[in-house]
Amino acid sequence: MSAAPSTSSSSTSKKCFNSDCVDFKSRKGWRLRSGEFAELCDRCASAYEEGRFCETFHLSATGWRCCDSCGKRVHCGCIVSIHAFTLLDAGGIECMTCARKNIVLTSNSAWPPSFFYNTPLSERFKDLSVKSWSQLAGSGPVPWRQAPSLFNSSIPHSELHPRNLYEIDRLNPSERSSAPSLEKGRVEDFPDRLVNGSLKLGTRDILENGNAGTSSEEKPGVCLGISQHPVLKEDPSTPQLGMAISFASLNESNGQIGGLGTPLRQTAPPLLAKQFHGNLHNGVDSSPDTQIRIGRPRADARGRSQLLPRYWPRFTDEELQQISGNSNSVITPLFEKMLSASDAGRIGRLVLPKKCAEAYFPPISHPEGLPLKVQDSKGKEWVFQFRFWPNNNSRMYVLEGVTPCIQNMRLQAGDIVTFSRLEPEGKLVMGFRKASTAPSSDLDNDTSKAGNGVSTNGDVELVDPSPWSKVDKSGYIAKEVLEAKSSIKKRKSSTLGSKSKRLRIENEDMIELKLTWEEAQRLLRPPPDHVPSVVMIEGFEFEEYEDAPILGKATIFATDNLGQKIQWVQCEDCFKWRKLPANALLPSKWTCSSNSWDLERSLCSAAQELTAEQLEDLLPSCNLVAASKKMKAAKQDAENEALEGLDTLANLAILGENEALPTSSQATTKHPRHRPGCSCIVCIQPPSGKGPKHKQTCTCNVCQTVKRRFKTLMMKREKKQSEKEAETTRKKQQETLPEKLLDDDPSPSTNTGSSSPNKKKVVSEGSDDDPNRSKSSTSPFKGQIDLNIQPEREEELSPGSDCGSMMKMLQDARQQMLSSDGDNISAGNQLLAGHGMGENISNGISLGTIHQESQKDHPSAFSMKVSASSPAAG
DNA sequence: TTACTGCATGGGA
DNA sequence: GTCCCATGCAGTA
Repeated sequence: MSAAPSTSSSSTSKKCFNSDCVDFKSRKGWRLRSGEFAELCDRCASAYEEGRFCETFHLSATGWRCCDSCGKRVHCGCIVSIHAFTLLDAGGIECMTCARKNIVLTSNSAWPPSFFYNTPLSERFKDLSVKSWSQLAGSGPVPWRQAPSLFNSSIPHSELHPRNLYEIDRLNPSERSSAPSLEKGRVEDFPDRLVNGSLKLGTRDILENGNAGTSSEEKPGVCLGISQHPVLKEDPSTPQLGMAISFASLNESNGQIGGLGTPLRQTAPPLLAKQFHGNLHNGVDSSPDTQIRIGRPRADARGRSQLLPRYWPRFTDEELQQISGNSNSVITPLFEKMLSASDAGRIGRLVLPKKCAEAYFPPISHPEGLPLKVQDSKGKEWVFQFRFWPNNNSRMYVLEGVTPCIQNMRLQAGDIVTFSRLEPEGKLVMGFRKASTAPSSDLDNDTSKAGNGVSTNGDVELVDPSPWSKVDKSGYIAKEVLEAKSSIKKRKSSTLGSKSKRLRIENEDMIELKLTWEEAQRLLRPPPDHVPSVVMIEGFEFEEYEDAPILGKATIFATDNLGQKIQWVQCEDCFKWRKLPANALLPSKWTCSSNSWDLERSLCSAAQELTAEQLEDLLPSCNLVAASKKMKAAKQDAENEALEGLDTLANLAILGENEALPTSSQATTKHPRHRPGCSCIVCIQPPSGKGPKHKQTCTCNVCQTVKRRFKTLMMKREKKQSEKEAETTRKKQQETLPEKLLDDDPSPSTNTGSSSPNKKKVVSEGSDDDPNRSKSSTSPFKGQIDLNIQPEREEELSPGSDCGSMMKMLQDARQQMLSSDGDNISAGNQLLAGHGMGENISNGISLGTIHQESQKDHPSAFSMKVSASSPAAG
């Protein structure tokens, strides 16, 4: 207090900022409210760095108190020493040394975060002199750093020191000088302060209680520090950002210290040897759901996420320990990112999420950026070039020169790099998480949730909240505590974000796993006599069973003429359907010989009790038929991609039965290949196989989306195909006129109707007697309709694969199969199932099977399919 | 020819 | 419609 002369004079004077000193300034000390640093002489700077500044210059000042633990005198009345102590819940203070010790000993991860964040802050505020506060809050814009820091019990003393705070400061002084220190500090540290629970809440509390001039203009949204960075960058004269955040917090929290409404607890340990700043912000989040969030970065304050969830740091205990080593360093998880192919490639450029880069990395005003020193988890230091490219009036941040590091870590696409900061060193630490290290179950979960970015993470959090929910609840976790828990916690690898679709699709393991998961879902049954509880998730009902589901044979549940519940099961060998009691639990592979309920039909030679019509009626209400069909199909074609074609058929069938669809082409979304997490009609079926069914007349969002999607797909396909056909025809006319004359095609019509002569040609090609042909690997769709058709692949489609012809062909196929024997009935019913419930048909029907079986007699029925798989037809 | 650099593109959120 | 970002690609060394 007394040591600091006016801020304005410090910037111009050559004298040490310390008014009690007459030496010339040469080094930087604490950050001033202006955002600049107090420039000190060597002696004062050393004293400051060593924590002796107050002892040296403030001995006669007020505010000296004794540590309640060790009795050491601590100055509590100036900004210089603000991080040298912490306020105790029961009153009194503790020096940071004792605070660290005690927090380690007493930390209780079960404590809600507010216990940690708020109490000491409010008390600290009370402990602050009115003068100090009024100076801060009442003197206009409060620098982002100083004001919050006043109430931050968790920030080590040395953090104020720029050299320790940020490696970048010394890495590139020119960069620093090019931008106001305030800007740099703001950008770099602002998120810390912003989300650091103690900071924010404390400030908020102070502001409110202290009438510190809350600005009505400062809406909550203004508080999103990270996003503000670019703006501020261009307007360094707005240093009140830090306060804006605080004010925003104040507004939102309605002044309650415990944002969660948790009563203050007077036992809050103020500091831990290891802190998870990434979670600290949760402690001040007034939203009720804050505590279940996991690993959110500080920058993502108060639920208005600025960082996408896929960038939220999700460190495991092991990772944190690995990063911190044996030191007592405080780890501040910043963000993480899954390496893309580009990132991991030889090009050596790691694309940084923009908001992460702007939040946690130094501000750069020039594309060249600056070198950034990063330490890996082994302690090895790397220097990357942190820069950006102008991109659409925005920026694209990259770390260049990461190849050696990535190679050193043996990282590849799909692995995750993590960025954190070590306090008080201020070092950026780059860790990694190998994708392959994730347990398969985790992967399963992850993949199953990875449909889209945000929800994905949220889902994952719910799946296994234990590690991080505890972190969140405590806000701080002692290293020892973490070690104790490490044996039972294995953090899930970060989910494959929505931006990693390519990566995910290319990852064969993941796909394989996904399919396994899907298959398992289809075979899951509720435990007998268990009534599910139905939960609504995003408008869809899901059944939950307390007991583990049963993995069994796919059957069709129905009610017989007597009103008794029965189930139909298909024999593995003969594919005939047998009626069994509803409560019969069947092995995954069931044959007639296992039919102990109906001995007359315990042989495959026995006639099927179910007629084709009956089966047709049954199938729409069944979601497991496809599984059995798939088993059958698996005997002939083991290609997993069959599922995708099934989905297509499902949608196709749905559409075919809904002729009253709107004709307008509506916006649609490419089908995401039924990645886990997909909410499409195929994927939302409850594992039990029961639950809501999507009738063909269903108008739910999912069904409509499916229909729209298909319609749009078909329209696009038709359009493109027409264009292609027209072009092809033109070329043929011009180049191969004689050949053209030999063709049956009477006209180069662009009409792609089912009567297209081209289609006939295709049919003749596709009706090859060779059954293997239908599943030829040369076929892009493997004899299936691919709902996920990509525009660039559409040209591979047959000219006859337009919507109308497809409908007709499907209907033909349906009729054909219905009139066929058991096998084809099965297949046909699979198809029919889709009319009423697309997800059913998707569950394992083998188009390859249908194809080859049905083509023998009715090749036309599948001409579309063939054409779709015959590039030569184009 | 290869590697690097910087920007453009386009899919997806 | 905007923004992000993974990746493509042309220009350059």
